[in-house]
Amino acid sequence: MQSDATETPVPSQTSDSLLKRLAGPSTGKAGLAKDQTDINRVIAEASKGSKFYENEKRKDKDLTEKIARILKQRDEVTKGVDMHQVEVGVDQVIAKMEVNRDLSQIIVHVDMDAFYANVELLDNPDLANKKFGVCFMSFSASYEARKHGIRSGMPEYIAKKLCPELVVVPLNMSRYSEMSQKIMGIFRRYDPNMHAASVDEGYLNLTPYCEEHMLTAAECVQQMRDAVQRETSLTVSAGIAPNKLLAKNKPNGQFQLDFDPRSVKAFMHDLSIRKVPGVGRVNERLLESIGIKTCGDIFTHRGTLCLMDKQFGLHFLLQTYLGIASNVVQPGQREERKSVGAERTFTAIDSKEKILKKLEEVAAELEADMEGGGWTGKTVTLKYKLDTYQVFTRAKSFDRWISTKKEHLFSIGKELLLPEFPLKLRLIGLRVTKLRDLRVDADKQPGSIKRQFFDSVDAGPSSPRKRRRSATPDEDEPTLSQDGFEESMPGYLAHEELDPDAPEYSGNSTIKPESSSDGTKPVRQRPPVSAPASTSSSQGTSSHVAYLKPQSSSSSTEPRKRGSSFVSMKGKDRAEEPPDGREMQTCPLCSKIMQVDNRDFNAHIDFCLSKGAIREAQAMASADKSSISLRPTGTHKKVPDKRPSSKQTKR
DNA sequence: ATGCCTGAA
DNA sequence: GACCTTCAGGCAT
Repeated sequence: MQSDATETPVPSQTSDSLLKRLAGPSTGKAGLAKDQTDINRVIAEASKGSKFYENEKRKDKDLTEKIARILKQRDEVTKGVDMHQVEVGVDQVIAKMEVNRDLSQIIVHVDMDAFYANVELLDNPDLANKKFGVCFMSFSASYEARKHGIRSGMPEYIAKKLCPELVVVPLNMSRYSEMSQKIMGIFRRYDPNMHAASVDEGYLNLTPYCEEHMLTAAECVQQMRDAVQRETSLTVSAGIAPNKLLAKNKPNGQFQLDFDPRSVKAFMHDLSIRKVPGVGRVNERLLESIGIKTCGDIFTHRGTLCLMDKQFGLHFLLQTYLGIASNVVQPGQREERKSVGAERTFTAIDSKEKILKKLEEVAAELEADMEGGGWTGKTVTLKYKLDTYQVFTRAKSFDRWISTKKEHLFSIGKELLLPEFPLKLRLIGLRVTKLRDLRVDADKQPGSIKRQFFDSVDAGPSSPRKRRRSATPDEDEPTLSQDGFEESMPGYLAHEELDPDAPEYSGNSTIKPESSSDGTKPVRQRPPVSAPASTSSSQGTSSHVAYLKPQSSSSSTEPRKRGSSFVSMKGKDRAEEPPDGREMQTCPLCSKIMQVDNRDFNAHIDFCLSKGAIREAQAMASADKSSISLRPTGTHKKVPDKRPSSKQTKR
C-alpha cells in the first residue's frame, strides 16, 4: 500500500534522516501509531520551508558529511589490520567485564503512565476516551492521542495537524507536582533513598526492603504499584533489573528481567541502540553508519569500535552490550548544581533596543532564580539564537563572586552582546556557572577535595536559618582562597563591591562599544568575541548580510566543524559517588560497587587499571600495524588516563 | 577559559 | 502562520 521511500512521499526528496530528525526525539514510546513513516511525512510537510526546517536540514547535512569522514577514517584504520586479532583482544576485555558483573542489587525503575494526561483525566472524567493532550510548551498526550502519532515535545500546531479533533488541555503544573509528591512519598516507603528522576519517574533500590520483609522483587513491586493505584488512582509501570539501564528499558506494566548474565545479554541483544541513555539522534546515526543498530551489533563490530575508540568510546559500548551499568541509587544530591540560567524565545527582532529589553527581562528572571536559590557564581554566559536558529554563546569570568542583582547581570550580558551586533534574534539567555552555594556556610567549595568528607559529617547542618551573610566569616573559609581575595563573605561582598569593583574595567558603567575592535585590547575585555568578528567586520560585509551569521568561526560560513563525535558516554558509565557515611565504594573504571576499605579499593583500582593497560596495548599494537596518520595529533593515549583517582587512591 | 555540541526530561 | 526550557557534561582550542 504505502509507497516506500523511492517514491518520494514528500515533494522534494526529503532524506530519511531528516524526516526522523524532524519527527523529534521521543519516537518509540508506548502506544505509537504503526505507520511512523506516514506521520513523519506529515510532520515534515507541516514545517517545510520554515527557517526551522532549513536549520534542521543544515544540521542533517553536516552530520551526513561527518559520517562520510568517519567512514573514510574507518577504511583507513581498518586497512591491513588483522581484525581477528583485534577482536581477540576485545574479547578479553569483555571477559573481564563479565567477571565483574554485579547482579546483587534489585533496581527498579518506576514510571507513571501518561502522567499529565492521567492526572487531568482524574480531575475531569469527561475527557475519558477523548483524544486530548496537555500542552504548554511540550506536549503530553493521552493514549488515545498517541495513536495518532502525537508525542511529547511536539508543537501544538503539528499535533493538531495529525489529529484535528485533538482536545488541548492547559498545563496545570502545580497539580502534577502535588500528585508527584504524593507518589514519591509512597515510593520512599520502600526505599527512602530513592532517586526521583523527574516528576513522573524514579529509581529505587529494593534490595534492603525485600530482604527485611522477605519478599521477592516482583511481590514487592506489585505491592508498591497497588499502593500507588489505591492511594492516587494513577497507574505506574515498573521495570525490575539488576541495574538502571536494564530497569529503564521495560515494556508497560511490570516487567522483571532474570538476574543472570544470559538473560541480560539476550535482552540487550535486540535492544535498539537508541534506547541506551546517552545515545540520541546523532549518535544513533553515527553508530548506524558503521552497522550498529542494536546493542547486539556492538559485538559484531567490536573490532572497528576498538580501532576507533576515540570516536565511539569502546568501553561504554562494551558495557552496554553486556547490559552492565550503574546500580547505584541515591537521592538527588542536595545542591550539586552546576549552573543557573534563564532564556527566552520570542518572535525574531533586530532592533537593538528591543533586544536589550529582552535581555533585561531575562536578567530579571535570572536574578529571581539566583536569589531564590541562594546562589552566586563566577562566570556569566550569554546565549543567543539567530532567526536562522543558529546558536551562539559568549562568556565572561570574574575572579570574584558576582552580584546577582539584575542590573549587574544585565550589564554583563550587555557587554557580551553589544559587540555582536547587528543581530536578528529569536532567543536570548543568560546563565551563571562556577556556582557557589550561599546557603552552605563554609565547607562546600567546588574545588575542594575534602568536601566529600565534610558532607558525610555535617549532612544536615542543624542551622535552620539560612542567612546570606554568614555571621562568622572568619571560620568559614579557612584557606581556600588562593588568590588572596576576600571570599569569605560571598553575597555580602559581591553586593557591596558592585560599584567599586568596576574601577578599571568598563563593567557596569558604560560599555564603550567600538574603539576596542582594533588592536587595542583593554585587558581581556571581550576576549573571544572580537577576534573572529573583526575579520568579518573588516571585510565590510557589515551592511545587509551581516546578521545572517555573525561568524563564530573564522571566515568559514559554517560555525565550526569538529571531530568530537561520540560524546558524553564516558562519564556516564561509571556509577555515582557513594552515599554519605557508608563505606560503599564505586570503582570509577568498571562501576563495580563494593564494600571495602581503602586498601582493598586500591587493589581493585589497580586491577582495573591493568585492564586498561591491556586494552591500550591492544589498541596500540593494532594501530601500529595499520601504520600512519590515523591519529591526527600524536596523542597516543587511549582510554586509561581518564582518572585522577589513581592519584587519590594512592594515599 | 571559552565555545560548541549532544542529550535528557 | 513558523518547533521550548533548563541543565549537565564532553571535546577542542
